[in-house]
Amino acid sequence: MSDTLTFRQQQVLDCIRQFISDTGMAPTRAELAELMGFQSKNAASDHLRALERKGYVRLHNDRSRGIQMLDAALWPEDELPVVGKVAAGLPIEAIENVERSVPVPQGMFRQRPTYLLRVQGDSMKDAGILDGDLIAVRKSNMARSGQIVVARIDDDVTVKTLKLGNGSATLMPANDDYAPITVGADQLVIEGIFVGLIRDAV
Amino acid sequence: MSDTLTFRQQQVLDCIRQFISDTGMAPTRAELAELMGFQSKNAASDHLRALERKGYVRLHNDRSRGIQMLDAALWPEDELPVVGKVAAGLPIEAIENVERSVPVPQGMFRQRPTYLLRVQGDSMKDAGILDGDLIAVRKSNMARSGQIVVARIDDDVTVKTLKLGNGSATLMPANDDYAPITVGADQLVIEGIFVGLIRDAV
DNA sequence: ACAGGTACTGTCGAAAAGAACAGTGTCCTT
DNA sequence: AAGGACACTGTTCTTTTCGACAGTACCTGT
Repeated sequence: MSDTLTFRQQQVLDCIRQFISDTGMAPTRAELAELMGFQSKNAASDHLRALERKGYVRLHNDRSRGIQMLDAALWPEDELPVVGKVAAGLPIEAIENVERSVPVPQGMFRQRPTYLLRVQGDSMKDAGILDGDLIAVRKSNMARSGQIVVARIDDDVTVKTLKLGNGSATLMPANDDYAPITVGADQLVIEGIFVGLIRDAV
Repeated sequence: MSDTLTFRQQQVLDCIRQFISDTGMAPTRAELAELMGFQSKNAASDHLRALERKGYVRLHNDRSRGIQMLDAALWPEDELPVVGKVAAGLPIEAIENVERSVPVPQGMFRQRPTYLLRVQGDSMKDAGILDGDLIAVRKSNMARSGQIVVARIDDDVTVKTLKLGNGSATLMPANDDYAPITVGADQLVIEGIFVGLIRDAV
């Protein structure tokens, strides 16, 4: 499945998707030709056969408007690993840490996350990040002051708001019961940046 | 929209939904008749006209398979409507309220949500629900005490924790700046139950 | 040079599908 | 008892739609 499409084929596929979204039905050969600017409906027919051969659509024989979009043509999904308890000494995304994986559609978050991390503890509760939440993290080793980051200090992975001073970095919790942690900027390893959150209420 | 359907009309509507879900296209009059066990395709035609009159489907004239599902009922399996500002007097999922739609994979939340609602205000911030968050809501007109619900009071839609007393209901905010609202249990319309949350950090 | 894929135009007949008309019977309300 | 909505059967006619055939042109790899 999912051979690569030519430019024209991709346009045709987008056109079909748009048509279905607007009208609730698939276009006929003639309508597709009209939309794409073809003079002949057979051009549309040829494209459809190509799309079928490559596994993007299914054509129902002798059925009018029998163009069925298949998964490959629908929302391309990324399976992202869910990282649970992070074992000391291992990279955060090491297989040992992966709890399971969850399909996360592209476009759900404006910044594409690299992995999901299960939050432990309520040190960020005032920022709306609760114990057990999944946070979407984009892997990055740099961050700007004010961003919520996933950071590692001495093999401990924490989620905090980053404040950068001159030569030092402070990890600010969002909970009065916790104290800020200040370390030299060189002792801090940024693992990623918080780009979104998923909570599953029971 | 949404006149009440007769039993038979409801069956026809479900049948169409099923067919579209299976084949990606709407049934013809003949196919619908066959599925429903009608001897005549005109029976199907009549039902379709009734469904159109009541606002459940749109029939595209002289187009084969030109049955377009209108109700929020037909959002593709994993694509959920995002409800933004709710207009007074309209059902919460009315098309007028839909901002856009977002693909939400099955299994992302343990309870399958019906729609997503964009949160306005921070009255639930201590429950980790912030202004601008998308909450996943399962449509339901009943809820248990202690659940976070989407409720409607006098055309206002709010998200609060529900506390049920004897004969009365209290909507508890999770923010000290807001006061609980107590109403008679009969004045309260439960729209749905909070089943999850999606936040897109920028 | 030539085969093979892609990207079209143009035409035609046959099958699929919609629409309209003419009925029948059952409920329910007035 | 009469009228109207509902739920069908059965038929005919017209339009829509598909699919197949015939042909042109432009690339690309061999």
